[in-house]
Amino acid sequence: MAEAKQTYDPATIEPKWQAFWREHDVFRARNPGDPDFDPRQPKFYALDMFPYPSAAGLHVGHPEGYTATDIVSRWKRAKGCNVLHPMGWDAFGLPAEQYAIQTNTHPARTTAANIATFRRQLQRLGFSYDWSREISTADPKYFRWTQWIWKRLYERGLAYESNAPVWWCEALGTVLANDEVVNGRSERGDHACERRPLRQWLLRITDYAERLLADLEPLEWSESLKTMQREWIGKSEGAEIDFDVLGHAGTRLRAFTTRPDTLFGASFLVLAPEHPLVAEVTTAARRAAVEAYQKAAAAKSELERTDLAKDKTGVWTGAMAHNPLFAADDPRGRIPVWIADYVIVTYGTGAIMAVPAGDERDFAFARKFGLPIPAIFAPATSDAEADAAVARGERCCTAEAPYAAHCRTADGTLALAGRSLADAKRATIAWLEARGRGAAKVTYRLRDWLFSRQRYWGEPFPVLHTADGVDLVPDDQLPVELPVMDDFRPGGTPESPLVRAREWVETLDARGRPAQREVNTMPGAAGSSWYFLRFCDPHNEREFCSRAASDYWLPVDLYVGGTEHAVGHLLYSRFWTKVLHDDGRVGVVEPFRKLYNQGMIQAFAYRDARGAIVPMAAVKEDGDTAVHATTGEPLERIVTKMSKRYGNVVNPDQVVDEYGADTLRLYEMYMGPLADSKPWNPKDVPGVHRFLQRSWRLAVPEFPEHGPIHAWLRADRADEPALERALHRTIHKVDGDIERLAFNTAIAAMMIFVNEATKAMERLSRSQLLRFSQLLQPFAPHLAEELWARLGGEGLLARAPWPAVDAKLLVDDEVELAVQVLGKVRTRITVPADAAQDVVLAAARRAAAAWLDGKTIQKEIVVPKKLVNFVVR
RNA sequence: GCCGGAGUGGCGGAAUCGGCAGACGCACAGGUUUCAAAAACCUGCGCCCUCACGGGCGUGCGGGUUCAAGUCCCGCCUCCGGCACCA
Repeated sequence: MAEAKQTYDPATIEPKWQAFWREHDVFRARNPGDPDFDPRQPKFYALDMFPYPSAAGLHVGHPEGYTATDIVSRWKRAKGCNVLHPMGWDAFGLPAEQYAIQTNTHPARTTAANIATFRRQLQRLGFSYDWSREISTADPKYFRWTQWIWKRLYERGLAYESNAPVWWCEALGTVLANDEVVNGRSERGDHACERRPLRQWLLRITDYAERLLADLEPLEWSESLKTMQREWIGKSEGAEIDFDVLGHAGTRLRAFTTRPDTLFGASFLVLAPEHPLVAEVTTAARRAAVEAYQKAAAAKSELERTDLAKDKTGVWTGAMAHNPLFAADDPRGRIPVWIADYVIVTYGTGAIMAVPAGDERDFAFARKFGLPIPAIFAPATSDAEADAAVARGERCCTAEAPYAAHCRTADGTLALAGRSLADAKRATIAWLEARGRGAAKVTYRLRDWLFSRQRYWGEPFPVLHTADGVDLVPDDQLPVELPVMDDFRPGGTPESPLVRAREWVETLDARGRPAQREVNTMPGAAGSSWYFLRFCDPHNEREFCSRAASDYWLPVDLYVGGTEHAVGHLLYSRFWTKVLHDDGRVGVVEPFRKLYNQGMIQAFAYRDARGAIVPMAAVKEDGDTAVHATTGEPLERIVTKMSKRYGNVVNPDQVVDEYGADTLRLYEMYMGPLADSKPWNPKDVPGVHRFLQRSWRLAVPEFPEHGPIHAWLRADRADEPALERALHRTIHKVDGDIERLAFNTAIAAMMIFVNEATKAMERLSRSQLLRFSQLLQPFAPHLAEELWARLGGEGLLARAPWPAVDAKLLVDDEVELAVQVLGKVRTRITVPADAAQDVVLAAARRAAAAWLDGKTIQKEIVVPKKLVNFVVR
């Protein structure tokens, strides 16, 4: 044994090609105006949801979407596109700050270290990112423009200050985010928390609700995602109706309803406990009860008020109101005014007209408190018993139903009997409008975006507070950088730790007068709401992104990421894009043309008889079964998410160390459809690795003395026809599969080709292997590049065009058909591909004679190139 | 409760427009090679009956449409995701 074998060794070839690509600037995207820009090329913008660089490093979930976009990017380049495929860091945020508090290190330092780890890990995977466009949201050169965009929002009247409630935890001395509070107690330490109003910045995203809804329609997003956004925006059409409060001349309560047609059945009003008119209308006798109820409601979170509190609660204010449909002296028109926490102050007008006969919630409330349930429907369905109950006011009816005869005003100007639901709504609104008692109204569930945090590690607002009010920092003085602090712990008040940076806070305005800097910082979603724009023009020091660059690159052609951003990030980015469009700074109104959600990569875990998950360290696996390592108890295998606690987290670095980046990429794509959640199975990884080894061996001899490639590949030879057909079929299949993001089946097709080629290895030509390398390149770029180089391919494979398909080679001369009798496959025939129908039938009859014997053929069905079916009796 | 998505061999999955269910990979079994092992290569592999030939059953469950259903329709069950007193 003299020399080492030339086996497939990713540890050697992967770093080699990564360095080569970097040194030759292979993946640099050209902007219009750049020296090598080619205007004839179509553009393609492939974007990943950029990661938050956590201390834990890259997770195998990250490279799933990243590999998908990388495959598409490399394929689009091969197809002649100018591809923008960038990567960056969503670097501001709470975890870095928490970590900083625990370890007493500055978040800027930990963030920089985490970014370095993420970058190193990503670069090991051979992604074709244009690293010259790398950005970080925490970089002053970046957040300068986040602040600048915020100023445009402010100037357009879309940013405002308001007192909004925040979670304050006395014991921890800090403000907490919604997801840090569970049932009114802090997640950390389980301390009591309360809602406190605090001055906050908000963005008027509600002004864009209708456009955010309407512009969703043409986007290539999954229906489920569009539905989630639609429901989040929550458009409802209805009416606002004014009710006079008896004994309070001039005070009217305005209620929003989607069912103005049920106004005849309104038997009480309900205000949210926080409604501003509660104090005014409450009578002296009821004041104590009302205030006690308000206090109790304030202590509850919104979750408790909705999810947990199914049982209706409420108190009467002592006030009476008047239903405008009835005459002043009609007792039916006198209705009590209650407060109850099932009415939410931030939705609609914070007040409802309660119609127990037509609304389940109002019905339950009326039943509980003995309030009247005036019947308004006379239904006639197949369920006579239910109909009678509705007519008696003993049952609630939310479906469309005929109106009772008494649904009419005394003067007959409004009568609903005989009208459809839509018609009755229209008629009621028209009647109210004519009398100045109400109007049609559209309401959205979407609320304004709470756009400030009482935290250190975020973008400072470019805002000064002076004696005259809010003053903006001039554009030429941006960015407003964070002060250097060595203690950013919460300070025992709900305010941001920035208040302690006295020298930073106390400053002068443009005219030299004393001013205080805004101490709130922007939320994590600020920087991520426009990063796709900065990628188009990342080094521009005069603009956030030149109009020429965004006009060229936008919209993003393919955006891949997890569903967790279905409403937040995607809605905010759409909003900012529209605002920048309205400001004339961006051409498009929608940033992401096609969006695809990858599934979650899960892992196996083992559960004992009690259902508790046993950490992997205590599990002994043996083939198909597993037992507890110490007790020997048999365990059940389940699929769940990866978690440190279960010890089932897969580290991509380890996979790369053992098998190489190409194997990791390939396995992640081979596991199953991109959109599905699927478990990581370590036993399956060697399968795709073997495929890469087999591909390698098609070109490279085992022993170096036989040269860098097999002898038969060095001579120019004609392509073997069967292999040539197989190759063309594979190219065609892989091409179509990448287009529809079906990477798992594309890989299967390449495996089939390699299996066939292995069996006829010495008949394979150099040209065929070169073209196979081109196919493999998007998936396993390092191996493919190495094969290409060894085979003497021209230039770099990363820049080579996609191989051509000859349509003539996709069709076979002969085809095999299934022959069915009564739908069951009985036998098969082989016929020329272009055989006439009667020839096929004759052959099929002959082949199926045994099953047709003694039967009468009633029908013969021929599906060309598929099957023949005889229907017999 | 409402709205999505899914359910296919021992496992991950394939079947793109109603046309041969189980491609491809894993696991498993047998074989070749080897002093041996690993690796590699070859063969088999849905379930049941059968020495075999062959046959029956089979895509969560129950019905239906069709020459033909994993795919379409109706009614259920289970799992996953989202929303949840939004008037």
